[in-house]
Amino acid sequence: MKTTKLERLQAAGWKVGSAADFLALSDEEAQLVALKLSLISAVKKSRIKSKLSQTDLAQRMKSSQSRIAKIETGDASVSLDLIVRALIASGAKTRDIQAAFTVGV
Amino acid sequence: MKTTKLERLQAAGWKVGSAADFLALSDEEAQLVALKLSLISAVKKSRIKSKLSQTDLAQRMKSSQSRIAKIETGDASVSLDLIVRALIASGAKTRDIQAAFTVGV
DNA sequence: TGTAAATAGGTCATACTTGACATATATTTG
DNA sequence: CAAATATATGTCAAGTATGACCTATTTACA
Repeated sequence: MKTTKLERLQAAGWKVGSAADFLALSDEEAQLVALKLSLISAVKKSRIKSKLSQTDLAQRMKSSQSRIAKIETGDASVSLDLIVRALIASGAKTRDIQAAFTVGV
Repeated sequence: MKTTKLERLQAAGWKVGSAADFLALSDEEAQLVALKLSLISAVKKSRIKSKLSQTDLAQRMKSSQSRIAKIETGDASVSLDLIVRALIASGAKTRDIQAAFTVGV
């Protein structure tokens, strides 16, 4: 049996995929990023509208001020779960949430 | 200084909050759960519509069949991130995603 | 019915996300 | 300007989600 370059790369820990795979993945990844950005913006809008400081919102949802700041600045460590929880806790109406999910129609 | 019952409970590791806090939190939690359920249902619909098996979808998004099954059965270990990634990878259109986010209007 | 394909569910090491905390940097307000 | 008040950034131990793997169960269908 011959050992291909692919196998050697994989053995070395490289993630290997076809160009199509890569393009498809990056496209889906881009969609997710766009969604997150939209939600992040909605969180800030909703929080301000509700006249809440980051500390206030943090208390409401039993989180911390620093985490709210990280949400709003798009920190990589923040999950979609947390973003949506913040959006809900900030008092966003269903309509606002739905609107936030409408990205680049 | 006197040690109150509250302080003793907290010292013992109890999560303590007002009834209002509890109700507000559980309400927000309920909204999040409803949202997840709606998205889960959308994932399955979209996957079937695209004629993909759980294994197919898993490959598309570099996940595993078991995790797709866990998504669709509402396993507690599944994050909103993963659900939305599955929804996107299954080929759901923006309109479908938006619709899934419209819960109990 | 048999059997192959699809889905469900358990376990685990690894990787990621979390609140908390400390502290830096705006931003507002007196 | 100063001094609150609000927001941003870095770090970390503890908690949580992940893909991989394996096996059970269900479903499709000849």
